[in-house]
Amino acid sequence: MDTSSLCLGVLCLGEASGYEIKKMFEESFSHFQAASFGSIYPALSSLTEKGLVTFREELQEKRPTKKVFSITQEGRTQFLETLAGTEPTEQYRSDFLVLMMFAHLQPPQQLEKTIDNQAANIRGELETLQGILKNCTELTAGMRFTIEYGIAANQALLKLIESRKSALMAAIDQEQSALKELKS
Amino acid sequence: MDTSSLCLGVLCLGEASGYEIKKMFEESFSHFQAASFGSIYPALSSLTEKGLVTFREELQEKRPTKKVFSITQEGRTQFLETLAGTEPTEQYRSDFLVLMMFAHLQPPQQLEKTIDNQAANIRGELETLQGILKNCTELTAGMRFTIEYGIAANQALLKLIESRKSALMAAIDQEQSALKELKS
DNA sequence: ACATACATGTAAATAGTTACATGATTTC
DNA sequence: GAAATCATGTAACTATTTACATGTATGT
Repeated sequence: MDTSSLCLGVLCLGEASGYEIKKMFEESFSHFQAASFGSIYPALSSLTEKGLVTFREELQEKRPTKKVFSITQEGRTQFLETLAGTEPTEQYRSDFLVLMMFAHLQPPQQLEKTIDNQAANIRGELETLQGILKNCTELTAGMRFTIEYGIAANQALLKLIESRKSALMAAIDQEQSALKELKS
Repeated sequence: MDTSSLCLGVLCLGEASGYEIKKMFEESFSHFQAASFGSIYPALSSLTEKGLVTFREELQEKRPTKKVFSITQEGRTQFLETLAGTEPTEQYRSDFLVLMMFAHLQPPQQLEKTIDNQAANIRGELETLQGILKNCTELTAGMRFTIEYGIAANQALLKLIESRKSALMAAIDQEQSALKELKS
């Protein structure tokens, strides 16, 4: 889904500035969607032109003026249509798995570092998600589901890494020594 | 990781044409990397210019001439450096989870369809991955790991969907009727 | 008849990210 | 003194996908 629609979605939950939308992306969407200022600000401009959102300017002392955006009725309608018309595609891109795919070409220590690092990252993500579940009380059922989805996947992956790591390392060692013997 | 490096990686496993590289992407990488002809062919041209791969032309009866690419020593060295220098970033983009995030804005039947569809897709992916594990005997340990990784994640997600679906649907129904009462 | 597999390649269009520009305030 | 937070915005760059162009053979 493109940044424009995602902004519309966030504004369905309440008014917000571009900066705040970015923060919400990071807090609530970051494990399955991303957007940067470079795409959010232009999106909000074009949504304003189309009449799907409006904004008021909020003057602040010692801070730049804030543009607080609200979704219009047309914007709401449009977003519901987008939801109805979106086929739920999924894409997963992992350089970690590329590294594992070519494990047999790498020094074992390097590989072990990569694996341990991946496990640490997953643990971190898991803690973040569990923290959200604990601390945020007013989540809708749908939002809670997206968090649980992330937790389920990460728990399974962490378990897999922990249970398979030593066997994988041993197998790689074998493959590499077999390769060396072949050469000599 | 970019298409060029990925092509280099595939060619580390043996010589291949652009068409065959695409097929290998689909068969072995598709659950964590993607590439189309529009990026593979230009990548192979530029790799050839840089001397990282070479090709011979294989004339075929009743088929266009095939360019069979092989990796050079420099190509191999370069790919090992790429592997060493790649930080294993991961990105997951899911429109399914966006749809779940805004579940409270959608008609329950529409939502249920989305969920059932997602479950079916996961089951399909799971079967594909398990098929690879069964049928492909000569996988390296690293390759087997990437498949097991996909299986672990998908099994966990399917289990989650199956166990949480009815509760989610019920909660959404409640949220929506609460909203309607508020309006009236 | 139509889709799929085989086979290579280009060009336009897409959709972003990264880095820059600007600048006060607060926290480490 | 450096980094992070707040706040908006632009422009160049990157890397891709999609669609097109071309053509045979085989399967449905």
